[in-house]
Amino acid sequence: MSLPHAILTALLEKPSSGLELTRRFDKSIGYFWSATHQQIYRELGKLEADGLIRTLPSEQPARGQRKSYEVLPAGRAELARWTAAAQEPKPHRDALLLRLRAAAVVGTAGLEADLRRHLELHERQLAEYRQIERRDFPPGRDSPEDRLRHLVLRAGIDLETFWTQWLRHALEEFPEQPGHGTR
Amino acid sequence: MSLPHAILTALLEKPSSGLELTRRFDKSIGYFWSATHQQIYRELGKLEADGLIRTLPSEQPARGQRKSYEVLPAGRAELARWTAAAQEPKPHRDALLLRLRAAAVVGTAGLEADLRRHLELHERQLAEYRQIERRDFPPGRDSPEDRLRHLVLRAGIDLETFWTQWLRHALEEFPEQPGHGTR
DNA sequence: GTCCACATGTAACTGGTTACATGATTGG
DNA sequence: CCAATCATGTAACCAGTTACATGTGGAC
Repeated sequence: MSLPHAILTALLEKPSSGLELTRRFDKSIGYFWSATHQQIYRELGKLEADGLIRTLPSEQPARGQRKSYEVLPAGRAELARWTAAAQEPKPHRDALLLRLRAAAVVGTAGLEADLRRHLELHERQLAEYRQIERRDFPPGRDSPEDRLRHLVLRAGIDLETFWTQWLRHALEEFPEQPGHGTR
Repeated sequence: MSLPHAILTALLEKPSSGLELTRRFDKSIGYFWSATHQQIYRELGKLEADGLIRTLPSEQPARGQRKSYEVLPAGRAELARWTAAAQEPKPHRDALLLRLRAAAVVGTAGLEADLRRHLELHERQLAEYRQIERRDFPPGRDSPEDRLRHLVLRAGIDLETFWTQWLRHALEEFPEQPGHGTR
């Protein structure tokens, strides 16, 4: 039950069309709640039917024609309600940890290459986060809203930092392969 | 496509019935790949149909009657294949970070209590992990398999450590509420 | 006028969740 | 024999994924 609220948040930050939302989900909000354009269009339809958002009056609604939405008061109220409501944390699912556990039983053959690849992906993501931090949160002048958003970004940075360190540590468990290069 | 492999790993560690698996998924493997008993029974059926596992010959198969499974060579081979295969990391989804982001728009009213609750849950999980570490991985004598399993547990410990620290940091953003007590 | 990028949408499928049903075994 | 518990299973549903379909407008 989180995708509609992710969309409401994005629309409150700036009224948008479905495709614009899709693009914005590829950054920013999508870093911790990703969604494809199919999901977004489906959800926009539901939100409109529920009276939480509406198309901007100036737009003509037609297929293939751009259609922008804005949040109605009922939508903002629902988002505030959801934000404050107690929620159980979802159980984690991490395939990489599972694979390490499986490797303890069937052996580590072939695993190292993919660990290195994951390390690289996390390093790239970390670099991207740090760049966003430099760009959007220069030191010394955060508004209260910016401080919350910065906090969220810090979570992303710290998580990626953890993964890069953990993967480097994990790779030390692997015997050096002659001919494979060991960075 | 990970649940069947989680089950294969668990069954290789020890042949079990559906309910035993369910219980073991509440600890150990379930910490990073949770599953309910309905999922597990469904998946056991599929794995058996695919010839990756079989019921222990000594068991009589009947409803309400306990039925234990063991992994067949084809199952072990499939697990080894999957472990070594390259896999894309799944996009993250974290409702708590989303809520913080929403709070930047609609305000933080009511959020603090649930953050404290989450902090407590993570602290409890961290304590549990540390206890498992003391119990299962006493310093100085890890076999190669144990070192991999220990590595996985360390990931859990470090992740919970991150979350407790981050949540404490996040709570500093909230104004002190008279009458609510500030720990 | 044709092709391509933009934009919105439908349909089928998969994996996970929730609620419920049924049989076997054991303690009182 | 009855209730509680153990154990296996069915069914309906929901969220997310993948593949595909359709319409619009501008570049050439």
